Amino acid sequence: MPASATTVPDKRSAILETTLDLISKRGFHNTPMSVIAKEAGVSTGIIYHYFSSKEELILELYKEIKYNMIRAVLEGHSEQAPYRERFLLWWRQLIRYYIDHQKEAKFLEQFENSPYYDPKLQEIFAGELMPFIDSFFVQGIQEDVLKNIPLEISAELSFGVAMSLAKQHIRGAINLDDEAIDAAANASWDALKK
Amino acid sequence: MPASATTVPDKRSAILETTLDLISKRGFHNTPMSVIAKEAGVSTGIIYHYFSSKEELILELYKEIKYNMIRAVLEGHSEQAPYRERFLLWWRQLIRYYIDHQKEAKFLEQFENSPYYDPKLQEIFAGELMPFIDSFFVQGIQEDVLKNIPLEISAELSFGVAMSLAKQHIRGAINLDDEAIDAAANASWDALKK
DNA sequence: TCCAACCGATTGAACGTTCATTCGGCTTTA
DNA sequence: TAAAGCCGAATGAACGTTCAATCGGTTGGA
Repeated sequence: MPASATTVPDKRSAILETTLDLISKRGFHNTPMSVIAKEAGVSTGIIYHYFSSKEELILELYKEIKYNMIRAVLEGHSEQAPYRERFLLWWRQLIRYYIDHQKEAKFLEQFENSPYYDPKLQEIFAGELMPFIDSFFVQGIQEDVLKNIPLEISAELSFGVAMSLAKQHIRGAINLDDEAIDAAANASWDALKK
Repeated sequence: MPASATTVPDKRSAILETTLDLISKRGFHNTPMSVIAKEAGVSTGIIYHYFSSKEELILELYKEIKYNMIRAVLEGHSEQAPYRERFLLWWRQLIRYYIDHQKEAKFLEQFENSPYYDPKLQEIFAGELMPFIDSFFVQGIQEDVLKNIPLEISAELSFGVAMSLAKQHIRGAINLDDEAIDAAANASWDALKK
């Protein structure tokens, strides 16, 4: 949506924003370049001035969104607080991000199930988030507050669940109020705690 | 001699099998009708003799696979056993199905994130499985062995986790041996139990 | 026993549509 | 005036679908 495109001559941003908007709303199939151009108020040609291909345009968007998400989730995370508190904070921060950024969440889900998605990307970004998650779980095991089970299983039972619940909330399949989020976070903790 | 249709090489089945094979292996993008035809050893035209469109062909496959999955998961489920045993059996049955039917699992995942997927289908099949799951959880709550939290959250913490882990196993992201499956099933139980 | 009529199965070239991408030229800016 | 920004019609490839033609087997009448 070209909100302030009239004063700011930044077509590149307009293209990126419109792409996010359209893909989160209509999916990948159904957002051809021609529609992106029309909706962003630019020509199809100019898109290729800023991006070498549709794939690059979408990759650019993906990286930006994913990076912001990781930053938001890691933010405000204190090493000092008791372990359980840290866990619950982290859990809520993750689910909050998704619920507060539905457009981005939808885009991520679309992208990660699209032909553009290369598993190599998974590694790049997992590589940024996983060390934190892993060391967090390892610490919990060493402190003897967490079950000693494979880290991937712990990750699925905690953050995997948070993400799935957020996606269902966004789809409208369920409704997560604060009480429900709390119940889920605590149940998730029960799964991991020794 | 009864109807000899059984012995005749059935092109319809060949088309369905090939479609499952190709889509699970190469994804939806990348399996045009022409390739299905070539791989199944038939002409493109004949596909339209048996199926009115690509969409119908794929829908047919989806229904068949989904139905078989539900049947397999509900199978051997005894009402008599202690609650916890029933839970763990069910959990394992679900993860087993996915791990033992990787082609089908991949197809389901592809399909449910494709343009062909209509949320109405979700309802149709959820309608077949959910009453069992729901009543199972409701019973647990009444017997005071399960936490009284929204059913969707319980479902996500149990069967959602099982499915996600199975998918990761199939992708090769993790390796689920019997020990790991056991650990995960028990942790999942801890999340739900009161 | 033969053959002609008939019919569903099958073929694959051709069609029409949808896209991503290109290109030749126009406009603004420095 | 040169360069950068910009336009949108044109291009060509990919794809789902159609259709006229052929094949192969079955039936029934002589």
